[in-house]
Order: sequence, then structure tokens, then C-alpha cells
Amino acid sequence: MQNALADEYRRLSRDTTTHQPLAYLRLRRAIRNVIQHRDIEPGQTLPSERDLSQALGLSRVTVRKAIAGLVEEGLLTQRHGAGTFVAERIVKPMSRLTSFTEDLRARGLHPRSEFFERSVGEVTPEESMALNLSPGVLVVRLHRVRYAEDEPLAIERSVVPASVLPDPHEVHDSLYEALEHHNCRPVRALQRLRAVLLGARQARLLHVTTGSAGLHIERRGFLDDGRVVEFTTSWYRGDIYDFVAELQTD
Amino acid sequence: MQNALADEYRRLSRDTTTHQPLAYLRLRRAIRNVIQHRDIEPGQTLPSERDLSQALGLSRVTVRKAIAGLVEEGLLTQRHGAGTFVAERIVKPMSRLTSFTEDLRARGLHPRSEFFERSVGEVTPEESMALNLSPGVLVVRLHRVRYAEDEPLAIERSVVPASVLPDPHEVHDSLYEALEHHNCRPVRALQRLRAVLLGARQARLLHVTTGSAGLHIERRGFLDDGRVVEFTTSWYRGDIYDFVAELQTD
DNA sequence: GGGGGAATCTGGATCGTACCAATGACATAC
DNA sequence: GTATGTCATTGGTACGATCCAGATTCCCCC
Repeated sequence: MQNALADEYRRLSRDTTTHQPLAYLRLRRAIRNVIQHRDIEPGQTLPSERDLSQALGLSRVTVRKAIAGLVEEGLLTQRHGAGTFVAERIVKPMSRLTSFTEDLRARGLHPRSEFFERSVGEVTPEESMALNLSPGVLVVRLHRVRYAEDEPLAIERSVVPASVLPDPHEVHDSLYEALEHHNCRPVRALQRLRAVLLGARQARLLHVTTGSAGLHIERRGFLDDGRVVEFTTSWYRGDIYDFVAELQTD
Repeated sequence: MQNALADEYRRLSRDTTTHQPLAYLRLRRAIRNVIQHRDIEPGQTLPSERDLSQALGLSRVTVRKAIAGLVEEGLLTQRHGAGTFVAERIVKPMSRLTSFTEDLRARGLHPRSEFFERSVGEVTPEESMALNLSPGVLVVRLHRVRYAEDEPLAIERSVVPASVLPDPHEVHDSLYEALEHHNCRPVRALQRLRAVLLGARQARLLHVTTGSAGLHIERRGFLDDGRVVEFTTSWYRGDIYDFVAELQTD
């Protein structure tokens, strides 16, 4: 049955828990799901845009918008005149996505967190944007200073959908370990990094002087089906943190 | 007159040499050009989508498509209800090994270098360590400030073995282009990055105040066969540079 | 004079329609 | 049998029109 996609889309439309009011995002998710369930194998074609829009009662523009995002992500490829195909994924190992805690432990250090906030609440508009969630959905917030051997290294503020991590107190040191227990450890992340001067409050928490150099990092962690499971904002001390990256041509 | 954009668009539409038949690409080009010419300063708003579509005789959908691409590139940002703004920061993907010059050209900017040093000499001990060369070997040194549209972006100090690039004056803007002529363009690089405070001399060169946030980056570029062809140390302005990275688990 | 709310900006989503251009399958001509 | 040309199908661009939702402005009322 090639209607797996239409069925999945309609299921998501009825689904009240994860209700996504935006048609194109709903369709995007539906396509991801059928790909993940191997209802359409890599290399196979999706139904044509016209067929899809007719079957789903959406305009072709909306269908195209949903598809465009997945093409951008690399999950689909399009060939003019031929069709839209599920990409045969080429996984490029770039930089490693590692857990702060596991990282430090691997270096023989003892990482530790001090929380000032560990709560559950409804997403704010910004969070809903970053995590791709509908308004009103619950999220877990973790706000903490991370230490190694009593030396503060970073301030971190993580937001995770409560659907993947219901209880903030499950996280002791490592968020990623807690996520792993729910089989929701991110496999890919996008990170944005900039140099900043640390403000008074940040500097105090990190035991440095106000106006020291710091790195401001925003990270969004994804599952392999593309769902966002983590949105973390952090400030690292510039004086003890080096980031190493391996760059590659294409 | 705020019609610089409309004028530029119409100019491109008439222009037969670079004639771009696709309206949305033409508009994208036009927007890039006006940004480049500082007709609209970073932080300033573009005309609204409705105004643009009316002024240019395009549909709003087409205008949105043109803008969407530039938002994706990081050249524009949009705020629902407020407007579309020229981005104040340069977003650089940290995972692609790209040439500074080619990068900025792709954004429609005109990169430029001002050299204070372009010389040949024997490797210092540190350089020989970084480049993996024997003592006494000759290297080319390039020390410069890199600009885009008369705005300094970074200070860069590159060291390249003279065996791959005998004459420092072969480099005009792009080191990588010069290396390519010798078939020695790096295909892989290791980069180390940290937040620093810019010193008085650096700040002066970069037109910022002493003690501003900056990024210190050290890069070693490798050929296929593992030879190091480039050792570059740079200081980027923290206020206009964002680095984005995609991370992956193994 | 200051606070609150309406009016009016902005971008965001979605519909329907039209035509162009690349592809590929099938039928036809040699 | 193979080459060629037609044609249905697919994605690509572009139009016009609505409605919704955030952001700002500004004015009126207390």
C-alpha cells in the first residue's frame, strides 16, 4: 500500500497530543516517519507533488514547502521531471557530538553540576521555535553550572521536551545519559558559537572577572528522524576551553 | 531615496550580460548588491514584502522566496511583525573547509587583504613543529588584515612551506586560490578555536575597542597525503562572526 | 501625564491556478 | 532492431488572494 504517507499524515492531523497546527510541518513529520519506518525505501520515489496535494487536501505550494525542508536536510532529493526520492544517506563523520560529562570523565576528571533550576513548564515561543514544538507542550528546563574538580567550566541552560524526558530529576550529571535511557540521545547537532564578553553574573558564577572572554554556544540536538530533543545555550570560560574542529572540503 | 533596491532590481532585469531569467534569483542578487554597497546598513530593515512586491511588479510569494534564500544564508534575519533586517553577523560554517575569500564572495561581498608582511625565510622552531618541517627549510609568511567592504574582519598570519608556494607575491586575495595553482590546496584541516580578549594592537587593526571579544583560531591544513601545507593563526572579530558547526556521533 | 487597548504595521501560512522545462516511456518510422 | 519523435508526468517558477499572528504606534480615556 503506497498510501502509508497519506495515512501517517492523517494520523498526525488527528493526534491531539503532538498536535502540530502547521500543515507543512505536519506533512514534513509524516514524511520523516514513513521514511524511518521504511515504508518508502531509500532510492524509492515519493508520490508526486500533485498526487500528494490531492490526496491530502493540501495545495501544491504547501506540499512543496514540506518537501523543501527535507531536501534541505538531505533526507530527500529531487530530480526535475523524474520525481522526489528518499536519499541514500551518506553519513559524513564531521566533528564528534559528545557528552560534556562523558568527555570530562574520559579525561580522568570528575564533572559535576550545580543546578539553579530544574523545572517543567510550557514552552515559551522562542523555545517552541527552537525545538519545533507546538505551543502549550511541556518542556523540562535545566539551568546549571558545570564543574570539573570544583572549577567552574560553563553555564548551561538546556530545554528538552517533556515527552522525551518527563522528569528533570532524572538528570544527575549527564543530560545525554538521561536521554539515552529514553532512547532519545541526539545523534546530530547544530551548534552556533560566538565570542562574547562575560557579564557580571556569568563571571561570578564562573569565577572569573567581569569582561573576561567567553564562548557563547547554542546547540540544537536532533534524533535520527530529525526531531529536536535538546536546545542548549551555554557560556564557556574562554580561558580554559578550546574547541577543536576538523574541516573537510565538501 | 530608499528605492535603491528597486533600482538595482530593475537594472539587473535590463542587464543583458548577466541576464538572470529567474525573478527570485534576480531579486536575491539585487538584495545582495544593495547590502554590499551599504545602501542598507546591517541592522536596518528592508522594505516590507508587500511594498517590495508592489514596487517590483512581483508577487509576494516570489519576493518571499528570494528573501528566504538569503535568510537561509544568514545574510538577512526576519522578525514576525517587525520586519526583515540585514544581519549584523557573518555566519561561518565550521566543518566545511572553505576559503575566506571565496566564502565572502559567495555572500556578494568584496573581500580584500592588506598585508604587512609577505616574506620568505627559514622556519622558526614553532613553525617547524606546526608544519612538520625540518629546521632550515624555507617558508612563506603572510601577515595581513582581511576586509570585506572596507570593514576589517580578521587578522591572519599564515605560514606555508616555500616548496609548495615559492613566491609570497602569488597571493593576492586568496591563499587557497594560489595554493590551488600549485595543486596544493588543502583538503582537510584541523582547527582550534578559543575566545579571547583582543589586545590594543589587534583591536586597532580591527576597528574595535581594546578588550572586545574575539575568536582566536589556529588552523593546520593538510593535503591528501597528509602533508601540512598551511599553518594559519587568526583573530576574528567576535561582534560580527558566528561559527556554526554540525556535530555527529561517530 | 500615564496606562491600556485599538488600529495598523509587519511577516507567516495557505489556497488555487497557470505555464515552463526536464524526464522517460511508448509508439512510430526507418 | 534501432533510432526518433511524441506525449504524459514530474518538478520549477510565478501569479493573485486570503487569513492569521506577532510587533509597533498612537490615541483616547481615566
